[in-house]
Amino acid sequence: MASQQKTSRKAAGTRAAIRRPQARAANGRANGGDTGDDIGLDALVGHAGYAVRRFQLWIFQDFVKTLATVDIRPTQYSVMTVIGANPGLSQMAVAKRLGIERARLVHLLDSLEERAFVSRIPSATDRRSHALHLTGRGKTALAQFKRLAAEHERHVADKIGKENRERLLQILACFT
Amino acid sequence: MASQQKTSRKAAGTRAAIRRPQARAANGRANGGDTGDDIGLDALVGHAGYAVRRFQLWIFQDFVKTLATVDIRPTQYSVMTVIGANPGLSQMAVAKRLGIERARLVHLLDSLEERAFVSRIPSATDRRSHALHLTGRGKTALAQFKRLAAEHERHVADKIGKENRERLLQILACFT
DNA sequence: GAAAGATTGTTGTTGACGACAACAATTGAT
DNA sequence: ATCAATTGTTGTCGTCAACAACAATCTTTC
Repeated sequence: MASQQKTSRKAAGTRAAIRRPQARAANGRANGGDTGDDIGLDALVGHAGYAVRRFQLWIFQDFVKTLATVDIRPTQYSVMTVIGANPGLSQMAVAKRLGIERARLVHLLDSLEERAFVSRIPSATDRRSHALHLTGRGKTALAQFKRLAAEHERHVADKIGKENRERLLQILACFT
Repeated sequence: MASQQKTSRKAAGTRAAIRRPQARAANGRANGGDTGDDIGLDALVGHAGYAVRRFQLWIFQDFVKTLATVDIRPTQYSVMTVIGANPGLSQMAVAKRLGIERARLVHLLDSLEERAFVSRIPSATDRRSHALHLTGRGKTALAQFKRLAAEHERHVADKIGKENRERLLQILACFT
């Protein structure tokens, strides 16, 4: 598997002096490759997926940073929010609503239950399923999380603009 | 670590019939937890991160599906696009431009080099770095990838609307 | 009412991905 | 000449999506 490539650095006995033809970007600007910035992307701009990926990365990092003091990640926050708004929901229902695998939700609930934010109560009507509830501690914690999340949301507004954020939410409303 | 919870299913000798108080959603609608759909999210709507996450998931899945015949993932496509538009770039420059770790780029380039799409040419000016180029095969392949990516982009436009897509790209232009 | 099929929670594996730490080779600065 | 910084590489760790299997349980069907 490309071993001759991977070990090229260490097995580089004779390093041929291949001329680099002073690569000129397709957008017409020269790029020495040193700064790493101001490099043309060409076809990459205009791809929604690329912009969304970069934005999602930024927004998640800010969320994690803003909620670092309470050690809550975006997925955990979404789970607690849905349970808080719809107590008694089953794990399947939460997973389907949030678009996460039920296998993944198991671990998420494990960690939230360890911290006594959520409790799995056996359902009376269906002995397979659990009715998910927030504990008292979970409710007060979620209230604080929401305040911090609102602060994070202000960071987003500061980054892309208040009205652009509103527009974004409106455009992507069909995915929530 | 919550072992009493994890093994509750199997070690459930006596299952207490705990009453589920017919959970009523905060939005006022009852939710049996069976459908899993039409569940209130409350505070979750209005969170940009959540909408963006769901959208990013959808868009990546469609990208992978649309480019399944050529077995190219979004990150691979972005790497080839940048190299194609800026031949001779170093790995550091590409990594910095795309916002991916240089450690990660190593594996990406390994796979692309195995398939003879990209070649690492030793730089003449800096014997530490590699000048990245598309091979002939890589160039023709990228042309096909771009056609498929354009088809994927049409899927996006069909999903959120042509003008909304334009607006989205404009809003998130600061992240590209 | 019993058998067959579907559902729910769980465990496990796989792979992509971001983050971080170390390292050798090399370059640049002092 | 010496020390710090850079580049590619290797490795580990944790998150996450996707998938497959399984036991317990519910639902359907005969």
